[in-house]
Amino acid sequence: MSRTVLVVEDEAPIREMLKFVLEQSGFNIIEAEDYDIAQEKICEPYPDLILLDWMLPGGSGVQLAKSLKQHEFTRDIPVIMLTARGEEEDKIRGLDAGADDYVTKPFSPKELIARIKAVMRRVTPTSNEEPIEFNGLKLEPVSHRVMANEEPLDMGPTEFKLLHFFMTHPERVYSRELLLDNVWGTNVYVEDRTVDVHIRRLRKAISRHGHDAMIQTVRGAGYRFSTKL
Amino acid sequence: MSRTVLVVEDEAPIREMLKFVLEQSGFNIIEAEDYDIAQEKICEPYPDLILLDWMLPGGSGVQLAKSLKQHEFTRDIPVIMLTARGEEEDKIRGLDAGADDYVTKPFSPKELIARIKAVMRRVTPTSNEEPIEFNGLKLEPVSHRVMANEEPLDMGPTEFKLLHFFMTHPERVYSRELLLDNVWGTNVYVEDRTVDVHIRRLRKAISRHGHDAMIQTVRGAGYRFSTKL
DNA sequence: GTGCACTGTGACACTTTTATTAAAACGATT
DNA sequence: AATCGTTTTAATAAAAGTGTCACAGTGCAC
Repeated sequence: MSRTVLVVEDEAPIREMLKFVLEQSGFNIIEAEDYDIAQEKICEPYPDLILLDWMLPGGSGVQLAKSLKQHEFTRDIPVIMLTARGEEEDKIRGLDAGADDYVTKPFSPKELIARIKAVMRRVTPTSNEEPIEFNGLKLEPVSHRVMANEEPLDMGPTEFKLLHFFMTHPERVYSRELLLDNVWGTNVYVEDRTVDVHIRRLRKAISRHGHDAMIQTVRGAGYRFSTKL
Repeated sequence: MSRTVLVVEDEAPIREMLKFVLEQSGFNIIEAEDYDIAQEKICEPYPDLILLDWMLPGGSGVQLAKSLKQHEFTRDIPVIMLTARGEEEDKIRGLDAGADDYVTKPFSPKELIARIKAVMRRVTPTSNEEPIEFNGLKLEPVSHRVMANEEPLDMGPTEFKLLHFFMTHPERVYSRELLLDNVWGTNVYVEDRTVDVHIRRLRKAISRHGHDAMIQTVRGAGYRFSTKL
């Protein structure tokens, strides 16, 4: 899950430094020197977070922050403001303008990363976390656990994801490739047949009460999760 | 559920004003003019939040804030600092001293109330005072104690908070980052792996009667407190 | 029934993640 | 400043999970 951060900062060296630090931590970076460029670049790759310098030529950071919070499509992108020490007033105005957090320059890379992650966590809350159950096989996303008739089962992360996918997409055949895309993630290079092995492991893991019968092989097509025999 | 706020402010008119504003919003108010009186009054009705003026005769506000954060029983009470405009440096020191937020005088009543509520929201989930028990492992928030089958256990403060968090949020996986957010606090920047060490110490501390089995590793996801094996 | 193409399985070399330990850093106390 | 208890970091060991392969089964078409 690679996240994209838009860095809006006029001073090239600082921008470079930010880019380095953030990429080091696995973020994708889009850069913008000023208000206008930021406006342009914001639309297309749609960043997960914006790092915004308070001091910008051609339109202040606050101005940008405000305009972001106005538009529907950008309203929900979290913003972290970069302010120089001593511009305390600005911080307050920045927060008023809709910034989610601020970091004082000079900052430690560690703090920056931590704040970015914290803000992202706050903003990206719940996907579908409801437990799913079929024939006594229950998967609880919240506790990250699978139970067969109330009895907890043990399986690896990949098997869990695989089962999760199957249970959320039952009664439908998926080719090995499709499974790789959906469970492993796109652009992952693994052998098709690897799926077989994980299917095997998953079946083994849920076999105690015979739930492995729901993981069905469809010869020549792939696999299917189905409650019907 | 009426919340109590301790107002520590030396200037009577401002204190009156604060009292008025806060009571208007449904809070209970305890007043204190200075450091010493605050120290006295803090114990008994146990406020839900402290509103603390930076400028106090007989001991500065920061001093009080620090001493509050030192003592176990008052450590978890959130503090909002009141600072005069222009004391920018103080704000920073105030936050360092452990204040949860600050408000600049003069402030709008609306802003003050909003910040108080925000801070309380952040902090509240932790403040359940009922003892919790799972499988003979009992945690008593009030006495700040953990017992395994009536036998008191020994652990450090962080382990206690960690266990407290786990026991109030059982059957749920938490990533290291989430644990740091919830147990250490939002603006603390430590390595993810630090959690491992505390998990280890916590497990060790509660292992005498095998309760460590409830602290479960969920590979690739984090840790979970669960009564099920 | 035979052969062919597809799937199942166990083993293994390799990665990634977690546990454990020891040492450094920190903070409060004296 | 020295000390004690705790937290954090860093280093290393241990464990768990992964992807591939070779070969064993299976089912299907003929």
